[in-house]
Amino acid sequence: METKEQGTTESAILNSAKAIFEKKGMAAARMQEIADEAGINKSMLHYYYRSKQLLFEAVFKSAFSMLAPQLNEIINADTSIFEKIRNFSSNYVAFVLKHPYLPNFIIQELNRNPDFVKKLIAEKKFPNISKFRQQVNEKVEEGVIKPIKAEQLFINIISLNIFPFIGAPLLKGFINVNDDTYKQLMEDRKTEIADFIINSIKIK
Amino acid sequence: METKEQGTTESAILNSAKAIFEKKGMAAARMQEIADEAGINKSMLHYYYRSKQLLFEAVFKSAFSMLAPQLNEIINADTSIFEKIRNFSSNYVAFVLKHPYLPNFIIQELNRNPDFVKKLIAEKKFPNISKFRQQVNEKVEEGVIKPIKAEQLFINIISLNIFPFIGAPLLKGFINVNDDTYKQLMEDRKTEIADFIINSIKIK
DNA sequence: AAGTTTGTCAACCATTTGGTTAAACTAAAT
DNA sequence: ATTTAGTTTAACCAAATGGTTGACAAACTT
Repeated sequence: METKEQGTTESAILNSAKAIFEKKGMAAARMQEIADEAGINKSMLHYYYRSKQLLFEAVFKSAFSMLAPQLNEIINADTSIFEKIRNFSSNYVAFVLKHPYLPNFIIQELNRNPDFVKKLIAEKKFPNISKFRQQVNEKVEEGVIKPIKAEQLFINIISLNIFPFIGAPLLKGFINVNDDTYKQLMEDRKTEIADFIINSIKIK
Repeated sequence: METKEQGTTESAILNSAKAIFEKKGMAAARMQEIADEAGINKSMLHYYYRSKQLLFEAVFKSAFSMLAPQLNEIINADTSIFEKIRNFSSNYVAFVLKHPYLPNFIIQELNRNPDFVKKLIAEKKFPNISKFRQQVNEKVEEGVIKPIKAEQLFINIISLNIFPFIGAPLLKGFINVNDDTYKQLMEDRKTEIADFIINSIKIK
């Protein structure tokens, strides 16, 4: 046997599966296509992952656990609210620019299969916002930021960060720009988003 | 023959197809399931729409043309910027609360098949934001709103309106609320979104 | 060296799926 | 009453798809 160099085949499968699943989604992905992409026989997929479903779940969990840490940052970091928003927006946008299919993939499959959410929560993969909520309420009372529900602020932050990637085809159509120009808009958003949010909530 | 009463069967097919396609997406949708939902034989689908692809396109176009008018409102209405934002957010959220699967469906299929965008643009189904852009630039110069690129403002408006629906499963998990509570959050957003945006850009 | 375990592949299988066909049925038009 | 055109169905079909099997090879174990 190939002396388990570092699990070449198994990781090759996972990488190919990631690429295909993220681009096409669970339903449209084909096992043969994943095998081809990995340059191996279709049987190997089943040898290492038993079924399409299990292979998919491996991919999904791996993808999700790339995003979770990012989200934890805004929730549980030990910095001011404004700093959190700045850091998160800058980091998140940079991250997704490198993994453009990730957010759409996760959102999509979560919509397709709501039970996944319960599973992930059960596995404690899900951060929750109670700490963030507390911090927001505090700052509202202190008169540092305008009155806003922590939930709404959280939704706004996430929306402004994630949607421009998921809705890229639509937005490109509306504002009528090519891929490069759109990418530049995303680069600008690394700071643009935080400015926009802070402008809205900060009391001068 | 049925004197084309109002195309009972044909419209039943379209409705069922809408339901199934919007819930599952093109790839996961099954012709048999659509037929079952419509309470008819599978052959009828092909009789009226020839193929899955054509049936899908009929559904997609119908869905998209329900959204386009809403978007035109913010772009081409003859009102102040602030009013546009208020109207759009209130109308759009109300609309999507009635059609919860629509945005996800459209975004999804647009990502899966970017050529659709070109097709839609060619068919002039796509509004473009040149008028909105002009209005924003004007108001920035007049000192009514803070300096911001029209494109970024547009992206922000759309993101804040659409994402909370597309990302509902994820957001529900993060903020840890049940469906009813989340729906109430969405209701609140009818005014919350506009306030948030206007707070950010308005010069007092 | 013999035997065991692990990895790989080509061929195969059962099921699902989109799509077709030909016949039966319906109701208006002649 | 018969024709005619649209509508509906059951039975089929070919292709695609996820998954299995058995042979075989390449280490590792003893």
